[in-house]
Amino acid sequence: MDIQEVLQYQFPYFKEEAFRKEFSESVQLVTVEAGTEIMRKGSYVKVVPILLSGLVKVVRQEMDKEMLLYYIYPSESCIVSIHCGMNDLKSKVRAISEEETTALLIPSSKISDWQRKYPSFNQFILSLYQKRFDDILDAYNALAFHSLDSRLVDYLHSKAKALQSTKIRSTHQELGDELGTARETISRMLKKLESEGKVILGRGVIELID
Amino acid sequence: MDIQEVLQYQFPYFKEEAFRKEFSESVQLVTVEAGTEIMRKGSYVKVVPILLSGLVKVVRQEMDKEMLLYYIYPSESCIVSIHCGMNDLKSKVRAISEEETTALLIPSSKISDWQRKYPSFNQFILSLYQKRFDDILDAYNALAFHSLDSRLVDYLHSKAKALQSTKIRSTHQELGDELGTARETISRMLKKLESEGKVILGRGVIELID
DNA sequence: GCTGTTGTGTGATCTACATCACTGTCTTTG
DNA sequence: CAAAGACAGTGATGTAGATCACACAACAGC
Repeated sequence: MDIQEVLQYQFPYFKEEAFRKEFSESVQLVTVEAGTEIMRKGSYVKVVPILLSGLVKVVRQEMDKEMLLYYIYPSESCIVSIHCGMNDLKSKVRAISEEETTALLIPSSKISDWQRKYPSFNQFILSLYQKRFDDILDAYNALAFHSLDSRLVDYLHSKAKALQSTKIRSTHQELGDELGTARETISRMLKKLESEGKVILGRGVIELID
Repeated sequence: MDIQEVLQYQFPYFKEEAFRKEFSESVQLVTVEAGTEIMRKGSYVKVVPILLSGLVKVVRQEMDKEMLLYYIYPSESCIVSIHCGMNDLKSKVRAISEEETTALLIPSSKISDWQRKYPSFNQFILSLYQKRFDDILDAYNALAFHSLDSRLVDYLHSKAKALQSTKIRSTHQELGDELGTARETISRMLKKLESEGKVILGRGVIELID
């Protein structure tokens, strides 16, 4: 897979010739394995990734606790890194690849420039803000209004959808971390879900029923 | 106060002549009293306000409970209404004026058009998204990691700052609503803060000490 | 097969808040 | 001024979830 193909198939709406040229010359293609830390909290952002394949999760962390904000899917980028790159800010979040992930890396110095020069890139950024804005509003809502049981069920369903599989490979500890709760609590809730016939539990695996 | 003056003093960076002209012809100036509902949850957005004076609070609501998201200050706009206006979505939030408020109303049909045509307006929208993104991330953080006591103290301080006064006119009920908790809980916490010498309580008034 | 390590199940206890129930006090209005 | 609301204080009790303290099952490496 080379950058020309990527542009052609994943970003046909990046249509300014000059932009396509500049873009191809400035970005680089990288692949990282599952579990790689892509962005650290508190670090300055030098490159902005655009995902081509794989899955990245973005979490907010404070003290030793961390909570899921949203996932980045292919053809999306991390708005937080754009945000920080454009304003020369430290990242407030952490991002980790969940699977083997390939991405285009854009030097963050280019972002502001391109955003002003190329309408299609400007729209790309704007639509990212809009999408993430919704995501975070939803995350806020879940925290504010929903109990842990329903958040767990929602989480499992959205993860199943993200992975395109009803079998979710996560330990109770990991689920607890992402939902900001204790491992024991997750274990108890999953047991309850199992007794209600909504999941089947295995060591390190949770299978969703219908 | 007329629209030309507003443009000149509050939005000097809206510098395209054609835009200033179109802007002046399309917007209207309104004043609403304190306590007016500016946006209802679930309604379509026909106009986007830009605040000139006053204060508007934006809350997320679900069932009969509602929780504060952020405040809109003069020269800012409500990104949610822009967001909904641009994408023809129903509002997910409610907005209420806290004080007498004057605002410019932009027909939401113009937003996308102007955003594409006029770079300065495009930057205005982008910077709004960025600011609100931070606000909501902070709100999320507070919910996720901070206990109610500290959220109450934070809330009082930020409200004092917003009102430029250490005397906050709110009932315990109102505080409870904004923080998503019960009136009694607020009363108890405020009593504790009073005994620690951090506030002085009156009927309908809370005065912050230093 | 034994042994340490990682993941899970479960009871006991603790804490922050919610909810209910009631009292008292200030403020507004007829 | 009396009555009715609106606002505030406080005790009793309920509940979700956190924290602690284990026991035990599955698996990895030797």
